[in-house]
Amino acid sequence: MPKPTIDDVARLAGVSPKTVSRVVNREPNVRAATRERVQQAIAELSYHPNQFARNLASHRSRLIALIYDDPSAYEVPSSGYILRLQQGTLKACRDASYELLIHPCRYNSRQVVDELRTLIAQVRPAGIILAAPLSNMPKIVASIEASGTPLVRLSPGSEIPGHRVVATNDREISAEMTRYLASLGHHRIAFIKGHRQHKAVGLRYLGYLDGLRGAGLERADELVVAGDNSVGSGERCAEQLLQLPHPPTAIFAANDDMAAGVLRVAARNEVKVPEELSVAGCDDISLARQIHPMLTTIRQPLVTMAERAAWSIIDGAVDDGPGGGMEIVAGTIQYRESTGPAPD
Amino acid sequence: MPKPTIDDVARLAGVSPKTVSRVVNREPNVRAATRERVQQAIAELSYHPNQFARNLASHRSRLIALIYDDPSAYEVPSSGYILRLQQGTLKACRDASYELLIHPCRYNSRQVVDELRTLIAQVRPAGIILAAPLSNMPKIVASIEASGTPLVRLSPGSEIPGHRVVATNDREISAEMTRYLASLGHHRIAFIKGHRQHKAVGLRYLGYLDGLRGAGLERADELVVAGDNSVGSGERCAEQLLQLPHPPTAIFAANDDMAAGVLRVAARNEVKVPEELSVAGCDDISLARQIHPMLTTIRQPLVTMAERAAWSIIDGAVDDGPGGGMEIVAGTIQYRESTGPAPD
DNA sequence: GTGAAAGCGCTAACAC
DNA sequence: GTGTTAGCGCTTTCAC
Repeated sequence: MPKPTIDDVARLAGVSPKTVSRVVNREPNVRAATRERVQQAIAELSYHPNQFARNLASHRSRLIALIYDDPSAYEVPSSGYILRLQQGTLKACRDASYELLIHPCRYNSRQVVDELRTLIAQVRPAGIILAAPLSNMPKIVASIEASGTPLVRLSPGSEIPGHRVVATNDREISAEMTRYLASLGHHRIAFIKGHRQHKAVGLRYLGYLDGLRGAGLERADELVVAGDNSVGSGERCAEQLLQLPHPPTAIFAANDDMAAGVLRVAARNEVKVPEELSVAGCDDISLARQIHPMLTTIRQPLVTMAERAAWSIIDGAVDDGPGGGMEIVAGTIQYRESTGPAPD
Repeated sequence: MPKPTIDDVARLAGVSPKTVSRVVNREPNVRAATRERVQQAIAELSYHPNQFARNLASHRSRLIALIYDDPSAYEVPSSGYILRLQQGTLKACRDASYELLIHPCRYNSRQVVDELRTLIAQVRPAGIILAAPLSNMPKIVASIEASGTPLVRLSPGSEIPGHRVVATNDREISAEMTRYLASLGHHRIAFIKGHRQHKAVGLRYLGYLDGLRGAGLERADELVVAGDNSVGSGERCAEQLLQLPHPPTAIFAANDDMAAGVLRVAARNEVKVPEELSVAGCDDISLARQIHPMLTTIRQPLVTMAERAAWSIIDGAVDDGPGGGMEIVAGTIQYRESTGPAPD
């Protein structure tokens, strides 16, 4: 037997197809009794609206596209970030009966813009969630905006008036971490900067400087080194820092992967953590609790951020939304095993 | 200006809409000259076919749904597995200009079947890739089959005639790992079993037994313990094994997360790896190379498996495919730092 | 090889 | 509150 259509339901309930449509879409202006009858008919036929027809008629889908930097482009992908992004988006999707489409792409590839244009033309998602560092690349943002698809950007370093953004308090919380390390007696606190294109990660460096200042400490040039967010770069930076004539007693890395690299170098060189060296990270990826010692880090509320972004799209689809504004979700420090009092 | 439709292209090229459709869909029976003219018109208008209309008319979409056990249900999700699954599927999708929809769900939830039914009714994906352990749950498999959606199962423990399956040589390669450990002089090789529902992981235990036999070693009851695939369970199992009056000199875990748990316990108890204890895992998740010492493990060709599964759907969509058969992608042992000669 | 006609199953816009 | 009419932009079927 063929799948029941809206007409079958309408016939059974003794109403017009449009009324069934109203019930299915939870529109107002339907008498309770009518609604009831329609719902019964729907249940009886176990009717599921055909999304294809819905999409075609309404020019929109119930798909959210999550776009992020393609991890397969790197040797050791940073998996926690992506998974938590997905997790938050999925949570909202489940509750709103949307589905999630994922589309990683290389931020530096020549064809990103074309690729996204095609994606939008083909799928017409209800909205796009764009993760950092893609979220602060003007060309990419502009091309999505041009298509008219609702866009929410995650942790971009900079705001654009009228654009929706969900971010965290990167700078403030990084300052707090730095002050915490200082309060443990550390005077030489090193910082490993992240990916240059990732502006939000750049804010962490500013937070580090704020924290240093707040603790009455001087910034030392040789204690600030730059990685690229990968574990490998964390290792290289750590080696450089530990070979200094006057090495740091604490290293604060702009993300957990790099902090994990620091820990690996410490283990190789038999530098005890946290007795001889304190290490702190950022993000609280699951790796942070899987390594030994467990990493003190900043829990970036990525899951919540992604969830808020998805809701912003879902809600926007209903009332054509605010279209602008910035939402801040605060991060928190997770005090664990990799930090302790400075050695004498 | 409104988006160009197939009619616009047809008018510009001086052909009928149907001919344009043929060109777009790479159907035969179009003269080269006509095809050329149509393609020019398409380029000129920068025409993109509207998927919604296509879907509605053809009753199918260019979406592949990847379904796996919901990691957010666990404390410490095993991220590598999922990410590699996605990576392989995405690769095929990119090449075939399909898009990927992800839909994790809890394998033991009451509503899985309903949830999947709804997903299928709403999205009508071109096909579904079902990962282990969901791939060997009869109810779930049956409900997808009933919908008529092409299904490819990944690493199910058991075959069903006429169903498409992509698997790896779990049993053979686990036997090889066991023989390798034996060849290093280990006589007491422990095994940590995985998730009971995950049949492919169960095959690894059989491989362990094969390997023991192949090396002329006896199976000892106290050396076989059961975890649940999580890091935490690996820790619990390791503690149990190391407290044995006559502890093992090698521990082979049915997955990397549990092996990582073993490594953590060893570090805490200052048991040197690999000098005093050899540890081997399965899967080669990215964590395996991030921890210290780097884990000797079996590289499960998950990325390739997922890619093959996706192609099977994509190709099947063209010629209504074979509809059955099993494809085996072989795993390989990654020899790294966590295994070494048995202590005297 | 190519085209004409007839939907796919729903929603938008409006009438009642 | 509810129904009517007219598409949405393709593909299908079948005729030529």
